[in-house]
Amino acid sequence: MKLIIADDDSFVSISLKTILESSGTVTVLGIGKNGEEAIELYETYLPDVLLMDIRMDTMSGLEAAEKILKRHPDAKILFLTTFSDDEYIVQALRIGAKGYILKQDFENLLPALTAVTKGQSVFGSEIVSGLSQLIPKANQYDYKRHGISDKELAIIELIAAGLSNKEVSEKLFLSEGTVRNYLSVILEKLSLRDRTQLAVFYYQNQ
Amino acid sequence: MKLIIADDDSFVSISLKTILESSGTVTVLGIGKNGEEAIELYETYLPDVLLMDIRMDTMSGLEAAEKILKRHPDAKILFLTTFSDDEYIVQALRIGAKGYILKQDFENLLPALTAVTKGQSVFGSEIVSGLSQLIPKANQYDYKRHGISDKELAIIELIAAGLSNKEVSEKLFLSEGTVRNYLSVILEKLSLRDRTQLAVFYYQNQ
DNA sequence: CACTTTTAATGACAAATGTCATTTTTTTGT
DNA sequence: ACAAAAAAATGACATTTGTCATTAAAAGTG
Repeated sequence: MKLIIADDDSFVSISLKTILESSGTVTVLGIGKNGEEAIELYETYLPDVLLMDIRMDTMSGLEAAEKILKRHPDAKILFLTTFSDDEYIVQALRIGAKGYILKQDFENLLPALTAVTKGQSVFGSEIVSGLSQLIPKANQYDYKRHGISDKELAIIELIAAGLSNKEVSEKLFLSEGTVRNYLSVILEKLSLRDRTQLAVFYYQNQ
Repeated sequence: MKLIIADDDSFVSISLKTILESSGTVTVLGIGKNGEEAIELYETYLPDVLLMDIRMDTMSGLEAAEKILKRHPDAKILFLTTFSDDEYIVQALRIGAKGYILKQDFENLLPALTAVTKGQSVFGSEIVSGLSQLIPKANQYDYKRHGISDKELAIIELIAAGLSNKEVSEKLFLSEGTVRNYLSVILEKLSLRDRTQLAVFYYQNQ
């Protein structure tokens, strides 16, 4: 398995090289200290996997990964990071990175690398649990099952579009007072306090 | 590495057992045909990894996984599935599964299993690319580029969480009047009419 | 038909909201 | 230290909002 390592801390790179090569199945073809070097090394050696730090001087790992994947969409890039940073994880996923592993986990790096060469994606467990929280609940709130009528739902949708009571009443051919009464009942049913909380609820459960 | 396999298609289970055991590093301790059997086998053998189909008769893999993880929070459960199904992936992640791999990838299963025993999570690449699309883009709207200050943004976020002016003022150690003034300016800047429209704007541009 | 339920409307009220002009306080630059 | 600028507060005001008790009309049910 041929590797390139890129990390601005050369102690990390060297340690990784030593550990990984001691297994006998890995060859580290090159070591870079920033994004530019990573790109250059990748182009030169076309390794099986590029092991790269996210944060580096001059050019970040993310930028480098983006550029490499543009020219080599099948590139297998595995990010190494000191602690899990939500922002970066998501960006890394979007770009098309094959993994995101904490540096502390270096003892477990080898199986991860193997899995990546086989076309799979590997993440530290802590990272995945954080990730799942970022995904909005796919299960839409079932208003009908919670005693919300069709008319009430219509009002909810208009309020969640930002309309005032007056505007809702005009849209639905009701009096403003009636709309207020409806809203009052809706808020009671959903245990909310005001129309803004209703809008928030609507979008958070969408 | 000790395994339990659970799949309602026994042809699949047997094939997997054969393939995996031929490597010499894996022992399949038991084969189940549904969720109940998977739970029972897990409790009996406490395997390193439970390899399980998502869809099974009587009790689904998800249900079984949830029950097992309740009693064994460190259980390593890897889901096998025929096609990537967004709903299930997210649920599986939330529950705490360690992976989600397509059955077609059976040749690549072994490194995945190894990585999982080392405490990592493994996903088929197709699955991850689908997953990243489920995550909403963080702050698509760049408030700062539209003349919204840090303090204003803080207020926007609290209002978008459903807080009243009073509550916002307490959170930010400002007077209620000041919060009102800030809000008034924010609404002007974003051409909105009231706090509800602000919340709507916030979520629609998230 | 008489009845109940549902749906819609009123009016009264307190509270929250949004706007504005103005003042006070704090921060900043020189 | 001083003036200018920015941040925070005040007070007054009209409007909107949410709650509640009550009434009126319509629709459904026996």
